[in-house]
Amino acid sequence: MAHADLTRDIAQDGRPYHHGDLSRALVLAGRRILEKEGPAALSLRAVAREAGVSPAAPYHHFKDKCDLIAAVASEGWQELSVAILEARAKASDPRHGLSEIGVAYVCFARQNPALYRLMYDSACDREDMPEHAKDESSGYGQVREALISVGVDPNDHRELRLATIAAWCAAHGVAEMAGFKEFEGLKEEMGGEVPFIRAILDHLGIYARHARARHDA
Amino acid sequence: MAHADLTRDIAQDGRPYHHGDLSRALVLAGRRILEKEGPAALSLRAVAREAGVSPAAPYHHFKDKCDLIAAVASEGWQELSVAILEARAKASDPRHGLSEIGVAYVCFARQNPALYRLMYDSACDREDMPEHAKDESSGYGQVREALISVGVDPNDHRELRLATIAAWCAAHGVAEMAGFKEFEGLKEEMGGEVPFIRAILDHLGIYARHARARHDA
DNA sequence: GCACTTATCTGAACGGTGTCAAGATAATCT
DNA sequence: AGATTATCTTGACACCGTTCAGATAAGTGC
Repeated sequence: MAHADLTRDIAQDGRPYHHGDLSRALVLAGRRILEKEGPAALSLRAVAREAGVSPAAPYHHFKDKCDLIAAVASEGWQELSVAILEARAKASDPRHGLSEIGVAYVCFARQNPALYRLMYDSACDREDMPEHAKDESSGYGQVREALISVGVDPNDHRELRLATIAAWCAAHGVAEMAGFKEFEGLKEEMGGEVPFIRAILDHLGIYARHARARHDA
Repeated sequence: MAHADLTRDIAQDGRPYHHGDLSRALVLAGRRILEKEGPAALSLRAVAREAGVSPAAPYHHFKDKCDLIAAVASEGWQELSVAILEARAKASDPRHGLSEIGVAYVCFARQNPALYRLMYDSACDREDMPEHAKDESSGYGQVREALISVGVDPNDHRELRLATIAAWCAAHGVAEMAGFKEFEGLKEEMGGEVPFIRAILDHLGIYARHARARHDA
């Protein structure tokens, strides 16, 4: 029978008859396409093609195209929170924690612009923040902790919440706008993109403000 | 002949035989779809349908689908700069100009979320800011002026540029994040969305910083 | 007035997309 | 081994952006 040969050919590719873990393979393929061909090329069919599978196969693992890209985005959020964790750990003085988080956030977004866009899009429609927004190791939780260690009263819940949101807004704004080509001249003047990012974040001055409030007290 | 009747029917619709100003009609149709059906429904064909015209007709007025939505976006930018102008005029004390601009910016984005997204998207790929970024009446120019009237040295070009960009980043970040559903509870606590927006912008504290710097001097 | 050119619109077509239902195939369970 | 379940393929549908040949109207020179 024909399918026997086909089966063997597939097996020779190292790919089991039912492909093993297609779900994971699809997410990886999606990310590869995103990086190499841009967000416009990220179609369900293209992902299936990249994973070497028929266009209908993904529907056994994801409800939707949306569902698939949400999975890609989710991976992105996890990586981002790792990057933030590392950046914060690297800052010796905890008072620098906040700005280091900000720089790490923006740098991640700038290094994976298409992915970051996807992440934001997928977060828009959700009820809650990118799923891990609650626990301590999440980005949100880390910002909150950094704010506390910089002088925000942990018992003033509203203030803490507002400050955290504000910091997040600042990072998001810079992350998306830093890519504008019009800024390239200024970036060069300042010796690269990172100093530029740092300067902008510094202007937004969350760290400065709270450090001052603490100093005044 | 059949086409004679058709011509008359069309003329009875008040639509001239060659539709008069399709270019404008398409932009309006696009915006209507965007508001009523969301960005996913904004297809070239849908726009043509809404304007009562064949799917190929838009190609005589716009190079691309991109070109059409860029026109929609451009209208949005003009309206936004008008909104900013009004907000700034309304602020009696020029020292409040900056925060009023910020609130107006975010409110516009919140009232036209899909349009704002379109505007941002169309700005991403361009070399320069949304075309009118240079002249004084543009949003960028108005922010710069407001910064000067709040104490930034007009001769320190880099500082002025950085501060303007920072303000813009803050507004953009808040504009996009303010829509997250997770903030609804906090918004209600604070008596509506505008106080919430104001509080966040205040935390980003550009106005506060420069007002202080000026006060210290 | 009339021919001619030009701008504008239609119709049909192409390849690509998301999605689904029906059927084939492989893994799993009893 | 036989039945069940999970997984994948095939083929189809409607929609999309885009193009091209042809129809129609507007404008232009005589």
